[in-house]
Amino acid sequence: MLSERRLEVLRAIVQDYVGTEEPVGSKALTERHRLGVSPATVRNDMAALEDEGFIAQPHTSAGRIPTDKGYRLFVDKLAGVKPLSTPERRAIQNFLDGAVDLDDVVARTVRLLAQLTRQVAVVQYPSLTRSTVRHVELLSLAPARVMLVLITDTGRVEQRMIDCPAPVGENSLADLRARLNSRVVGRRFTDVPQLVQDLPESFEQDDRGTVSTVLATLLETLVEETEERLMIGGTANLTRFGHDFPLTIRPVLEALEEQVVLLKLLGEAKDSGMTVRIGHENAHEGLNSTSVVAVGYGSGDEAVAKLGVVGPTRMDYPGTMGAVRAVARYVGQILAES
Amino acid sequence: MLSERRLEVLRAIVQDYVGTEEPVGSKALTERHRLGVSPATVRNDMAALEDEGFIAQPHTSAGRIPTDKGYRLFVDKLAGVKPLSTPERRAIQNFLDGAVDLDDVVARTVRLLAQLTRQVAVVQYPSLTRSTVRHVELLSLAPARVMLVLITDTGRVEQRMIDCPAPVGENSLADLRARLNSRVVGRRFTDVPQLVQDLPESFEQDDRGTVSTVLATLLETLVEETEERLMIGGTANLTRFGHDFPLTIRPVLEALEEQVVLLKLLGEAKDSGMTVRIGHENAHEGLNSTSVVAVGYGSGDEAVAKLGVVGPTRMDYPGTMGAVRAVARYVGQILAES
DNA sequence: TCTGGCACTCGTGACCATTGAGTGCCAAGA
DNA sequence: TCTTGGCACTCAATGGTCACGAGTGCCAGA
Repeated sequence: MLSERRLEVLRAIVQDYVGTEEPVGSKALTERHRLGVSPATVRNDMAALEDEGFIAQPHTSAGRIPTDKGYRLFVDKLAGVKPLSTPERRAIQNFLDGAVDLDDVVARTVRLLAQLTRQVAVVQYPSLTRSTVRHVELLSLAPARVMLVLITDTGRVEQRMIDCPAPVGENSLADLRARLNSRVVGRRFTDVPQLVQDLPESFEQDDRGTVSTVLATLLETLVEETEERLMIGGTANLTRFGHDFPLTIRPVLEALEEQVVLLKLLGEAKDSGMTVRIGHENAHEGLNSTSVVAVGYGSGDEAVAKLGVVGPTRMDYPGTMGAVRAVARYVGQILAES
Repeated sequence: MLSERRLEVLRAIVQDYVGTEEPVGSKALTERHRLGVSPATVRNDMAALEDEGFIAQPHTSAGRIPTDKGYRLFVDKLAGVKPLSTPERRAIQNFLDGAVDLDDVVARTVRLLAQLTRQVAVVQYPSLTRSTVRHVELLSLAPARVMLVLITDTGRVEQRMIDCPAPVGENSLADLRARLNSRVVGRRFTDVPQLVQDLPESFEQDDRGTVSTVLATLLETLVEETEERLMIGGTANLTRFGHDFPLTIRPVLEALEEQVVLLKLLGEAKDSGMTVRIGHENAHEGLNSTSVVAVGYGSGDEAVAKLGVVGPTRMDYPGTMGAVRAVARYVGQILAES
């Protein structure tokens, strides 16, 4: 086990490196931190830390920089979560309170997160699978054309156009609408397939075709939209990534464009509590030089979706974690109110 | 007026520079193009072109690169629109045909454009102001809570939650829905305010409060959502921008994050025909080193929105214009079918 | 176990010479 | 009047040398 002081040295290295973006040497360390020992001693400690793989030198005779493993130790043992200041909290709340609909909430959240952390923000829309049905609407737009509108308790709305095999009377449609709603309102989307399974049988022979078509589209929508949607922002912050970044930034931008990759990324985060994935801990190759801080958010105790930020491994972990957690909390409140 | 050959020289310079990204000299020009004259002659022509401001030297004793004015002349007089190959056209159509709803159409279009042009793609959602009303739906979610759903002929759907001053009966709601629809269906969104103006008066005293509230929200939605939505993609292509791009890419990414800026950008494009804005022709400062190629698209003759790409001024104009135009055409077809 | 000292490494930046692509200009030829 | 070859000139880029200095590892003594 590493001695108390060596941990302190690691903490100092991480803090300095995050601040200056330059490898930090023994002398500079003793000057900027009150370690109470001489540079030579720090050098010995650094050698030990390097042996254990927590720090590394870019080249011989340069200072040390933390490795992924070093950041991991820092996050797990040495860093707290830095709470936001009261003005910051107030600003968050004011900003989010102005939202008019779910799209707006998500859009504002992304902006907010990006601004607070000065990194790339990713916010997932509330998931269908974890939401409950507030209402299912069927609109007759043309004799054989029906629009299906799904509304969740989190305010999300999905719609699909349905071409029916035969013209549908307004009465049949109202009937179907009523029966459908009586079965599914308030239930979870994941349960819907079972709940409507035997619905066609209870209709007249004439209407069964239409009912089946509508239900088929409904179930299809559930499957398709289970691939969650998300929104990202703050990509301009990537330019603060590092000096060499033509090479660094490219794969990151590419990864960010692939919703699939991002969704997997958020999916890997724990359902409760904050998840920090550092550098190579991220499965996706393009994100090997980035860290991801993610957390679930929801209107109640349970998370309905996740949000987080993507930034360089060299990031201010305590501050970022504080911002992410605070934003998630306020978004949850907003959703609960709507 | 510039002689025929000088224009030819300009064309050659633009083509070479777009290809190589390096200043092009007189000798290289005569080697790669059959101009039929010697380098010395080309040098004279170049001097003339430089006097007129069409080309410039980055430093003395380097080759020439086109100026914004040079590109402008190239686009206006020298370049055609390069049509896509048949396989390319087929690929576009196949890709777009798979879309399930409007969001999907827009998302696919963005991907497609970005891929074809290898630049940043921007696609505007069909505008409310130029669309007509397909249907207005009112859903009672709780006694005093109504959801308003707006559906356009282009498949766009907007929804708003309304808190009514008093509980609303299902009958009153149906009545309002029917009267509202009979007035506005098939009409342009811009005409809606006038069309519903006197609607409250035709209701019983009891219901007027509710009716007014609903109408107020409806009109509000029209105003808010007139700020069009859009989607962008292909930002990873920015990395191919140039060698020096830390400085170049930054303001571009920032501009792309501001929907307002992008909307203004597209708004400046002509309603019909293709618009090319080169470098400093763009009002927004961050986009001074980029060119924008935009075109309107729509289901009929009239454009309901615009789409385009943003790339370096040094871009393949004929190819880009061809791709943009072709994609716009196919998207129009898809919208017309839905 | 800590500390001061010392030799060593190596990236960085300054300085300089060389190279070569590209230019402008001019005088001769078509 | 336009074109062309020749020629001197400019200047970015390349590469080599050198001194500097931040940083290291190791060792002997407290």
